[in-house]
Amino acid sequence: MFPPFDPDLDVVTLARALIGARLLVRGAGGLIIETEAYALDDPASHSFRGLTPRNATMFGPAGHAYVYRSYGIHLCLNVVGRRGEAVLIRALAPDAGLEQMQARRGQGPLCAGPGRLAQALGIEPDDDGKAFDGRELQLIPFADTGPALWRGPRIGISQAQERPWRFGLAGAKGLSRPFPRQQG
DNA sequence: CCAACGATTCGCT
DNA sequence: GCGAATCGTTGGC
Repeated sequence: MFPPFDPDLDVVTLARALIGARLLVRGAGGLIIETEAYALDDPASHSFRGLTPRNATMFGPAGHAYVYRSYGIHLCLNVVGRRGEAVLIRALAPDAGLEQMQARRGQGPLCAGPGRLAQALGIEPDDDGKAFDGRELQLIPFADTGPALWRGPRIGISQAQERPWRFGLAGAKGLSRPFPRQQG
């Protein structure tokens, strides 16, 4: 549910807090192992140029799902934070609804990458704007103190590449891409 | 109205 | 490692 996440958390803190949390979409999901933060004064963010029909959910209340279509093909799932801020969920360690996910994804990685993750979870355009209220969408915070994190530059952006706002669960299998410190 | 561009993924070289 | 697929959104004319 949302709270117990603080709706006033800055988006980078929220992105870190979501690592290790449990995400369930209509019963399918698992442990969040990779996130990225997108802020309001952030050239890489959809909200940077102000409110538009597509990004309207980013300007709505915290704790709702911002779903958008990428490259005309894939869907991506975000958790909205403060006004104009959102956290992109990039990878899960799936452990619930595995059969369903496999049926949607076929062979290959299930939840490593935002497009794959959205497909595995059965995310639809209609999910945009829905609340993480424990009905269709559920977020369960990591119970313990914060897990060890890896941090690095965000993936696939052309602006604000200097902001290291990608976070991963240290040592996790199933990350969408290696982190810099992971490279040998 | 029109053209450019992705917060990506997959398949082939 | 590279390029195609694919289409809604966005911004400029």
